Amino acid sequence: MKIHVLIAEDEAAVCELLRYNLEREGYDVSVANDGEEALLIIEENTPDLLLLDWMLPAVPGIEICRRVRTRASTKNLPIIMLTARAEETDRIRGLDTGADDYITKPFSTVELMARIRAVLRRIRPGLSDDTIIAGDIIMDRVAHTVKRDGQDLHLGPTEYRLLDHFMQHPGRVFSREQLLDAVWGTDVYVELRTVDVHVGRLRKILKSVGEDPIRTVRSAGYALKG
Amino acid sequence: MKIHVLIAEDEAAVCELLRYNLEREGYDVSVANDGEEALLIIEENTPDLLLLDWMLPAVPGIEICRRVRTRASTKNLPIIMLTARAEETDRIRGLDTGADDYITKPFSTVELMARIRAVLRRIRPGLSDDTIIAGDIIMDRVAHTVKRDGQDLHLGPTEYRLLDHFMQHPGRVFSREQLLDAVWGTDVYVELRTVDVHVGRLRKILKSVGEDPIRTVRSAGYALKG
DNA sequence: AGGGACCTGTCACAATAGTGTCAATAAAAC
DNA sequence: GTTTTATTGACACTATTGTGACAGGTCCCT
Repeated sequence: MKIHVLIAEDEAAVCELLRYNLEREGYDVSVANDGEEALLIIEENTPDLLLLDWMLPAVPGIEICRRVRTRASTKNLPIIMLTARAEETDRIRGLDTGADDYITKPFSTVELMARIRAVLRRIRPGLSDDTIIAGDIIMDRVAHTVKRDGQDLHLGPTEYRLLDHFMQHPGRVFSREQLLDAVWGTDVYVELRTVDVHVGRLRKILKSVGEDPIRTVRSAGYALKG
Repeated sequence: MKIHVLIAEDEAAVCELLRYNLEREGYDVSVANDGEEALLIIEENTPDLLLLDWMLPAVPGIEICRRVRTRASTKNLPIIMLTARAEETDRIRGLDTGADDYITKPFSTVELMARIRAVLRRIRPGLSDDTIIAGDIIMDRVAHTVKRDGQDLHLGPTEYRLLDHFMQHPGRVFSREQLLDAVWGTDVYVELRTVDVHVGRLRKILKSVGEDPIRTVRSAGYALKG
């Protein structure tokens, strides 16, 4: 899944410049032309990074910054402020309001890209580590949630671990023995057939939203469809 | 406990200036005059923040940065680079090496202090946020007051800290052990199940106004609904 | 010092959610 | 069509979590 960057900026020329460069580096880009629009987008489809103009129609940048920081759900959303004014008091106010970084217009795109990388690196040190995605299934290992097609699914502990294991090695076939070792632990004694039952339960939950994503390999085991 | 800042800088004048300003803002300050000393101090008494000169005798700043990032124990130690060179390529190299922020000499102490606050705010959330909002729950950390749907709620001290911790990391699941460490402190011995009781008490109060905002994750712990 | 109002940590028991097995049934292989 | 292998629903059982009661504690007020 691509990293989603929201540009909140009213000058069309700057927007286009940013969009061009960001998309070239593989980011997913949204644009808001004024403060209200920005807040709306943040609420609906929270980006991974916010490039925020200080002077923004409708709601000024600094106010957006404040509001974003107050809400628990966006508290850690990284913000880079853009501004035409290079005055120090602005910089300080921006930083103290909760911006993570600051850059003054006109800016070098190379430097901005470096700053974006730096900010993203420290905010999400291991994006791939705590969120696994396989097809339309998203597993958040920090929040312990599983979503499919945007819908929250409720798995029991064993089903959760089972799916986790499958998602770590998508496409790979595991024998019942292997699954017992990996999901139940090496020192537990349970029937081999118990695996079938749990795969069945997992399937049932997963199928409540879409197609069956698990493949049965006769006389070998199971695998997540790669 | 005061926040511990290590200054790794060889110019005595700069050191003194920094020390003076930092101590005035209530930080605990150590100074290293060269790279080796800096590494030693980091090893022995890991600071909460590192102010690192780019040009440092014995071991250059960039090398220290690299080493700090390599060690698991200091991987997340925030680093602010200080440099005399304002060239863009240096800035970019510094940021890409893993520094969290960057400031060029001569710098304004006011701005540096703001950057320090910004960096620390990211690492230790809630140092300066006076209000947090999660859904319809509003927590005023200055007045120590919690409102839900406009209604004042009365929480005991433990419930307050518990909710505070949940709101700092919305959606994230915490084990009972983690909650004990974070809310009760690492050196207290209380039963794990005591957490359940307090979560229960917190829930009861919160539910007096609306839906239960806490999620029980069987065999894992609890989380605030993100 | 005494009395209350409040908080705390524990326990025991109740309420749930999740687990493993089995047997009947279905599906695939030969 | 027979044999092998997988799916599924039922069910007893286990593990985990929720909760009311209670016995101190602490702090404040008188």
